[in-house]
Amino acid sequence: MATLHELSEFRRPLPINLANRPTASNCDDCGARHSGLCNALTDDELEFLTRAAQRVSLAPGTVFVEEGEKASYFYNINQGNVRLFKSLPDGRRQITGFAGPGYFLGLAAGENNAFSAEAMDHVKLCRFSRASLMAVFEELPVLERKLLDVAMHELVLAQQQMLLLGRKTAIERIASFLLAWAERLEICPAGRLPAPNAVMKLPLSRTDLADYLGLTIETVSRSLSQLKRDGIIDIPNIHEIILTRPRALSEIAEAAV
Amino acid sequence: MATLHELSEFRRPLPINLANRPTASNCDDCGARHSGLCNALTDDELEFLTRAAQRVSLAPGTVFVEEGEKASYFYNINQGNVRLFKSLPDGRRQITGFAGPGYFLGLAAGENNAFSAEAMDHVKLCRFSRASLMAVFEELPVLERKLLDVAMHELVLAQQQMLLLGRKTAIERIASFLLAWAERLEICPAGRLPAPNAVMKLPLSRTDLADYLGLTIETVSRSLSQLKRDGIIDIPNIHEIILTRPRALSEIAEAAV
DNA sequence: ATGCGGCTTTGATCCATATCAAAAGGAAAA
DNA sequence: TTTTCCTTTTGATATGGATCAAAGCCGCAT
Repeated sequence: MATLHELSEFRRPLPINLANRPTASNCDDCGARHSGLCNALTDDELEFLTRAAQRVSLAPGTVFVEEGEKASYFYNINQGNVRLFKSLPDGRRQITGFAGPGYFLGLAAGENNAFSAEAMDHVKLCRFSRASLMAVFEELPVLERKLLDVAMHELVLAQQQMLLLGRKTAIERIASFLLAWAERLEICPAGRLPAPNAVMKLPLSRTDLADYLGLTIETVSRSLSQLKRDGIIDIPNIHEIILTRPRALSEIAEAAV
Repeated sequence: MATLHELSEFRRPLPINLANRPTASNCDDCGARHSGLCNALTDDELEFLTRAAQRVSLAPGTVFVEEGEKASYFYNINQGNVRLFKSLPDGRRQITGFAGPGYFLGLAAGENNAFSAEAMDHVKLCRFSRASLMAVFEELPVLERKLLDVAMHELVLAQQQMLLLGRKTAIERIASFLLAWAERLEICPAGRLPAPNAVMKLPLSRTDLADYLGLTIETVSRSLSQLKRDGIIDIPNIHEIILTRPRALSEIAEAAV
């Protein structure tokens, strides 16, 4: 069974916020007061939801959702990062997204999963059987609304990514990605630019980056090098980027005329 | 105000079907008994929903959803076809989907619309203000479930498209598209192949096709010509395709090894 | 019928990115 | 420290699809 702490956040960056529960109690696990879904629920409701979840711990590299398999579960990530992807028989891979702590996952599925999911590092998550979560909806309609919000936000991101994959050049893809990643890390509010010289962790291999952006690792590397040469970013080490001139980055990303 | 007929179908091809209303009355407009959402509702509920919708008629070429504008409405298409797309300032365009009769539209939006929508021919649709539809949820939770199903199905399609745009070759994109279009036209059930020599209407310009598949019109034309040369399809006229050998098409689309 | 204009196809060439190859880090083991 | 192995960067070359150009096709108005 899962704890309040583990359920506390159903994906932070949502387009529509639910009202906070005014007198939320502090978390049994960590003492903090959690934002997100839980604050919209009563204690009884929370208890109800908690019973529907199993806690799971995954080693790095574990593929815990398999494309094409029967879609049996939803997941809420508490710790670690997950790669979502689709593959072709000859090994080509398209990463469709990355999910970190607070992300809710499993919506892109009908009868069967449309994607695979793999732990990038040590991952802890809450697992809900689809049937039990659907049953919970009867008691907690607010949860269904929350899921709809999550799905709608996913759709916005998916359409952005289609524009990127279908119509942007390599350097535009890299620039777009860096800015989107900054938003994701909450280095800046959605739709705003980060401050000049903002520092950003980027815990992805070049291979992941390439498979997410529809490029090869060589092109990713070359594009990053070019942005560095042009003084728009700096790369102190492989997993860190300094956004020296975010404005310039944004002009490239949006193909400003 | 909209009629039962106009509301009768909230997008046909759904991954999860709602139970039919056993004793659905026939449609006031057309006399037929409609499948889809309406059959899951009582007459009172239907009446309630009907009041929340305005009927709208659009001339070909009308852009009735503008990317970046405040997202105020959802739409349910009754007649005609719609292009959904995103653009870059220099005119590059990525079509993210096509919506025909029965399609529900407007989910890919947070505060603002993530896409634009344009009537491809004469379109009739029902328009719901977001606020009023949200209000309807209180009375008709089944509607919210339905919308979640629609959104989940959209996500499945979006991920398929990301794989196509990020990792498939031109000819694979064309082959994938033709099979997906056949499913959409219900020439074959989802996940199955059409019968050999199935005939298919394709009411899209090469430009639309190119902007949907992330290619140029020349490449679209060349790829279609090649499939024709190889005896896999036939093209009796611009807006009609014969799927001579669907199995071969599928092997190309899925990059079978 | 004839001619015009827009779409589509086909051909020739170019170029952005992939592919192939090798050198340069950088972390962990010996 | 040195070696090994793996990832990343950089360089050289190839190529799939874009771009540029022209010819075909077809509907429509005259």
